Amino acid sequence: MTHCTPAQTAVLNTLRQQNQPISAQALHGQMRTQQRIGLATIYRALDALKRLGRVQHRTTLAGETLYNTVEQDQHYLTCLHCGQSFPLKACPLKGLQLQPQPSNSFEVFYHTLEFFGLCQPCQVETTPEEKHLEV
Amino acid sequence: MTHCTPAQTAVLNTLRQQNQPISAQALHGQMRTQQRIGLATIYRALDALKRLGRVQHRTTLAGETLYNTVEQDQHYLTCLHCGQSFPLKACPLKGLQLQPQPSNSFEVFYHTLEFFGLCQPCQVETTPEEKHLEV
DNA sequence: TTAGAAACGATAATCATTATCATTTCTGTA
DNA sequence: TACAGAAATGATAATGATTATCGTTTCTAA
Repeated sequence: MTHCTPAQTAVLNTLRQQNQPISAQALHGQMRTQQRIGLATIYRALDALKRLGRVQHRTTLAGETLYNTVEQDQHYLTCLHCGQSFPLKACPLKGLQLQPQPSNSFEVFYHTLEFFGLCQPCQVETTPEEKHLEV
Repeated sequence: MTHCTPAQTAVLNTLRQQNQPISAQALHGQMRTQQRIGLATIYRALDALKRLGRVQHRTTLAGETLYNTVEQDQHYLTCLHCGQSFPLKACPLKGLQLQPQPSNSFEVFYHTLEFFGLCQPCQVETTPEEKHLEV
């Protein structure tokens, strides 16, 4: 049975302990208090875990890249005005029968889903004119 | 009626002409053949258009950031092994009644959806041991 | 027309990520 | 058990995408 490197295991376990997606740098900051580990190793491990389908990443509106395990997978509502993300309680796709696709032999491990729009407070702040633009 | 800046309009129109998501730099390379425009302006316009809900972006497995208009919105199957992305012909969420959410007053403009896994050729190349890991 | 604001282009600065390289650890074999 | 080659690691240099700065130009409204 193929197994992960020690660094990959450590990164995955640390990710599991988070209750929110976390950046690579924050992960490093947290892990280095427990053990001697280089930032490059974190990036290498994250990349490997991504390709293994164990870890996923997301880029926030502000451009920050955040990682979490696929088990912790959540979907979000993200407000385009204030940038806040609100996790969904359930996946709208759950139990949904997917239509046959171009490559219907594609083996799906997980998916990401994010809704963009305006949260309640920002709907109030945003005037109608700002919403519908002439281009 | 609020309107976009000339640069925003130009960026949006150039994006519309693409038949694939494109990087900021490639966009700049393409636009500067037609007009005098700085790279910083491209980034400024993309950021503004994102916040206006007109443009979305996606980070590939390889880490490249690609932009497209929301009208051109597509969903993808992405292979974790070879990194290729295959656009879906239709959105599985289409016509789906969304369950009420924590903030059910959230106003949704658009959403992104991406499936990750293995494409047919890579399923063959990838041995079973590689798929299920001991951690 | 004209002052102030907004947008712009050029480019310097920043900073997340990747590449490099010397060292350490692992693996399998004699 | 000893050892050679491979893989993994940490430190850090290099890269490159993005952002900040700033002087100039264009727009807006009085």
